Amino acid sequence: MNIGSAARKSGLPAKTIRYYEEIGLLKADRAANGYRDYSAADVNRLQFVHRSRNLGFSVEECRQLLSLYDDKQRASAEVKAIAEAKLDDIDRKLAELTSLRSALRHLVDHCHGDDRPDCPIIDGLSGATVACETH
Amino acid sequence: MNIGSAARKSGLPAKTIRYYEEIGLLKADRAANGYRDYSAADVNRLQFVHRSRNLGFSVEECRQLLSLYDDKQRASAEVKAIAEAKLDDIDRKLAELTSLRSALRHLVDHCHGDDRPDCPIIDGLSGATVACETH
DNA sequence: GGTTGACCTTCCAGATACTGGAAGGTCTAG
DNA sequence: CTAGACCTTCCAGTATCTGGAAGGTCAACC
Repeated sequence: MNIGSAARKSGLPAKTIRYYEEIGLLKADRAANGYRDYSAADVNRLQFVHRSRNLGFSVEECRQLLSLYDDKQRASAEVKAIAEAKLDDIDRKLAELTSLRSALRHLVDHCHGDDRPDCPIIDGLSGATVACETH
Repeated sequence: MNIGSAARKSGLPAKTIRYYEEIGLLKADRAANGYRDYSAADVNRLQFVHRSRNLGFSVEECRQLLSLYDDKQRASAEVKAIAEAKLDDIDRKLAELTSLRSALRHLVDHCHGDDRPDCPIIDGLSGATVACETH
């Protein structure tokens, strides 16, 4: 399929897909007319990169994650180590996102429309947990 | 406190803190000697920005999130709407991160050291859920 | 067959978000 | 009063896109 379809299916702009090719993140086949040609597997890879980037992984980290995808038949300790490290990253991100969520939720539910000049709960936005007893 | 301490406590490089000041994300007081002077509340804001950026929010989004922090005594429907929208963003990110995690976990646990040329589970890396029955 | 409009191509410039380094001022300890 | 660790500004470079120009390709319709 052409780059436009791949863009629609992966959610990435065509521009970005070309850029990823330019930096060697993923190459595409070319049709006889010179158009890039994407398989369903390519679209999967693009979707994967899209969500990984959205979740705060760098392009280099995406390259490592894609290597899991590509080197899957190679029982490589190195590749497995990368995967384990990424799992740890993800767990850390999950914990932070959860705490950010609860802080923001708390703010919306309890700290709004209040005209006191300071709300100690809001200070919890920056920390891992929301301190509540001073509110 | 000086920028170095604020950097250590917030986890952001001093360079980045200066950059955030330059783009007006958060201003700092100045001591008599011209050094930037950060309060504990400033450090909270910096930590907050740090984690938000790590989780894939843009600087502009961080600016909105910080406005919740700053306009907290203003019972503004607009600010509340931003908070609700950010909560939705966070929920979406949580769901994606969870599915990415389970896909990667599955890959590490089941698809490795396998020398078959293709592993359908890995294709699930790009989707919201991991299809398992074809493996 | 010709034209139109939606595709595609490359290339180059600009935007966003840092990041590193130089040149130099300030502070604290010995 | 000197050494080393801070701090300052400024300017240049990097990473990751993003927009636009100039032009080729394709499918459909007259």
